[in-house]
Amino acid sequence: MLDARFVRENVDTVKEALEKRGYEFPLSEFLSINGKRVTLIGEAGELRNRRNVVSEEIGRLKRRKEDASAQLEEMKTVSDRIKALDEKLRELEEETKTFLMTIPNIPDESVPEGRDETKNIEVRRWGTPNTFDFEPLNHWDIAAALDIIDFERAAKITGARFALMKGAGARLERALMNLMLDTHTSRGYTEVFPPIMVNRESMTATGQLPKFGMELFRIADPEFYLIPTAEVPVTNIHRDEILRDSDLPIFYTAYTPCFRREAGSHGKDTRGLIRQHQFNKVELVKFVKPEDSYDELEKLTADAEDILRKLDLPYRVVTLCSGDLGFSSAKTYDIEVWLPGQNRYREISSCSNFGDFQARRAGIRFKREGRKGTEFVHTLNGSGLAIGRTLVAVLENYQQKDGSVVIPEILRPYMGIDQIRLAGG
RNA sequence: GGAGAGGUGGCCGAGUCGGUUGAAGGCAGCCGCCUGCUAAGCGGUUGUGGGGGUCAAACCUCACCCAGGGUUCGAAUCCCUGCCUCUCCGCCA
Repeated sequence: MLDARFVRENVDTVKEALEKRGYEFPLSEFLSINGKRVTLIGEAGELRNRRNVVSEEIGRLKRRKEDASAQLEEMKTVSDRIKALDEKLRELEEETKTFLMTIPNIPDESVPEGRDETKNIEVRRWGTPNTFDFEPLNHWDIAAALDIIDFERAAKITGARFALMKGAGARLERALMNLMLDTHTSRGYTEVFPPIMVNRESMTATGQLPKFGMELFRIADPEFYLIPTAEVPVTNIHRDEILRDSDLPIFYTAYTPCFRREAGSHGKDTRGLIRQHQFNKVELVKFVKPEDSYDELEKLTADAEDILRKLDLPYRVVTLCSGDLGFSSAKTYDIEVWLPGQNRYREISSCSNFGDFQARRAGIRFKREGRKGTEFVHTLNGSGLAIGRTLVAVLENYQQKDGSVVIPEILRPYMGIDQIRLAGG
């Protein structure tokens, strides 16, 4: 959420910045609503002041058993007027909030301008894609041959876009999870395992609601939501808190299952593990001081990349352009891993700096030692990494001519084997 | 699921039959003074958000005693609803 006063005082900047995202901000409407709101706050405040003063007087008179009927008479009308104003104010407050809640974040200056992903800018590449002396297979064909992922039975149990991991496949999923958590915790992230169902407030704080409810699985009674990413519960750890500056920065890493409706992606990635309703992910979340957030974004991205380097998987990093930016993000790097089966790079991590956007929604503030007042922290997060897609990358990059898959060096202690072989082999 | 108890400031903990309660008292913190050092002692001070005001402060004002409604001239105090915590019983892991 943007700051109402900031918007009011910097209308042109805001309008311009949002246009870069392709977002048309109905400015005059906002200003008129917000202007009315401010006027009413003043009026209601004065009336309340009057009420406080006179009520106190009534108390004094009554204690002395004197007549207070004149004051009581006056107060009746004052009270009614306060009620009427409050009613109007509540509506305007609501409108203002809805307005602000549905406005996306302002992109950072360093974000390239552009309409869509074709304007994203590659910032670096690491590793060289393997050259195979045979036609590399898709991961679902590899997995089928090895009997480690069963999509048909998963569809029977639940439906499309679910997977049943089996044997070495299930073990590989767990090995990747442990490698990621071990790596991140050794770099100063505190491991947490949060609730994976959250309430409406939490979803609103990180920006999924009110605008993107169609992406979420919802439990009707009580009203809970399955998380689409650990970003939601982990960022909400400090919702409505005032931290001390000595507490910052705070780094968390969390493994959680994630759930997404994938509404509107019918027909996309229908086969395989790439796009599932349920998938596992290890997430990185940071709470930092405003002046540090862009440095921390670089470091967070490097921490996510580190997993791919350890696995020796080729990847590239792109800066998302303004039009491709997520709703809450001020700047995002996508990390894309090389998939021989698709002969292209695919997103495996998205690392974002949200600035104070989420913190303002979530009420996450901090206080500087020896200074008055509070400031909003900056929040960041990134996948470190999406486990299913990492598993896909391992299968496709490490596949052998005989249909087996070599286990990357770093995973062998976790797997207990160095190769997944065909049943007959 | 059944029966109780409770949710007050950074923490502990008072709030009487509704009326100088933003909230006693204590602890912690901060600033002075005092002391050879430490400890003790003395005085003062210490929340958040909104609106106005200022170059910035000072300052003025409103709101906030879990949340949301209600009663009332006036509510931390009374009533309703919700959420959460705790204890006991039952049930399941």
